[in-house]
Amino acid sequence: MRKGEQTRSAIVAAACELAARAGLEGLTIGALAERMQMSKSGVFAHFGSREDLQIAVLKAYEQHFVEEVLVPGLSAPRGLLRLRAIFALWLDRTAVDAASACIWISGASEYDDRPGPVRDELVRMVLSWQRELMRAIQQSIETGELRADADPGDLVFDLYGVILILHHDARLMGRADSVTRARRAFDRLIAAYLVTPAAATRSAATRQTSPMPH
Amino acid sequence: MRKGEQTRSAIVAAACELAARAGLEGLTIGALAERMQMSKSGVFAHFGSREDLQIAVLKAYEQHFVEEVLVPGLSAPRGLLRLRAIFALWLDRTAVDAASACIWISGASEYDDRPGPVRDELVRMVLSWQRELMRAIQQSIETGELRADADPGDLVFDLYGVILILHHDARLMGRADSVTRARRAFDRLIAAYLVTPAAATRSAATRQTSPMPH
DNA sequence: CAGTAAATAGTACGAACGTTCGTATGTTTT
DNA sequence: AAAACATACGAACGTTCGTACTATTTACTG
Repeated sequence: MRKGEQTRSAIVAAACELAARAGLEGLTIGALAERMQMSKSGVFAHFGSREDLQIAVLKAYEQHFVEEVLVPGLSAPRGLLRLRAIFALWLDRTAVDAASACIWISGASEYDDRPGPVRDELVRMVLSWQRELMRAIQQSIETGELRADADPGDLVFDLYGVILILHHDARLMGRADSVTRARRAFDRLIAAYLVTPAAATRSAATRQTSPMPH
Repeated sequence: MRKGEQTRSAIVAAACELAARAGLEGLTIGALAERMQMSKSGVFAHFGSREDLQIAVLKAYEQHFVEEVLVPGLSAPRGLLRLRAIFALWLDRTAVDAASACIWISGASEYDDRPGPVRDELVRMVLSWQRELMRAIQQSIETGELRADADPGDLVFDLYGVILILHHDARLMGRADSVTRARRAFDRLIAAYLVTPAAATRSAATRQTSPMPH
């Protein structure tokens, strides 16, 4: 690997950390250069523009996200177990490093009124991730675990909402109990979509695991 | 009312609109001055600092929110009807003007890593609103409509999550169906917290409308 | 080891930022 | 009508922003 390439990826890594705290819009070349102990122009030379830098950060974030959430989640058996695994990993990633924000979430507010390549890339990634969730849900329907008449889009909507409020309450409100609330919220949601009517009522809040087929 | 006072409130009103599009951090005195057809210093003179301007915007937003959501919601009879009314009003306010963001939501991402008076004020407002929600939920438990063993904090968490994902999907993702998804999500949530076990299962997903007060 | 290309530093720019200042109008109050 | 105050302006402050050019150093290659 060329020298420049490894410097560039080091810059992107540092930029990810900065963007996690200040947001993609708050990410500044000057601050990035200072953190890298480089000159502004030295940093800048690795990207054609600030927008390219922001997109590079987004892509690096997506790669990490896929590696840490999707890939290990896919190693769980197809169906509800996999859906549970994926959500648990997603939740961990959102909550464990509550010290740094998810740039998909902060970016959603930053770019929902700002058209351009950065927004396009952000939308593409969120869309891609929501499609993965949708697939895991549909598979859980196919295995007979979730109700056949359930709307997968609705469940994606609900699950994403749980992550958003977790991120919100943990970071802005500084609530330590958000993680357990999010876990309970997930269990309630799944219970509402389960085929077995009994599981959807009484045991919803305290339920932890569920019987699996095959 | 003094001349200055009415100018000031006109400035704050314009600032609210700007902040709804660019965020509180994106709110700029220069842009505000241009929109008001005033000089930068003329605008600035009404506030001791930009921070004071941001806080003034936040307070104006809270006032509107209370007037449009909380107050009319409180006119519904105490209990589940009121909770439904409040959420419906909240949802309308979040979705109808999907052209402009909620600055509590965008501010959450902007200030969750930025301590200071603006963040303090924001946290105070969100806390205050969540307490109002909590109260409506507790009253719904007292009326015997929601289960006695339900955790009101959990339901506040869930409801706020629905609003966040509604805001997210409607604005960033441009999804027109977010409003109906949010309404269904609300009904599912309530169903899961209802005393009647039957309502919590079968009719949860397909439930469409609910009786509204007036 | 030399030569060339790549990588970083340096310098400068125009624009925008929040803020301060002195001053000139307008508007109340005396 | 006069004195006091409120309001707004225009200019300038020092910073920081992204970006463009040029120079210098470093790294790779024949």
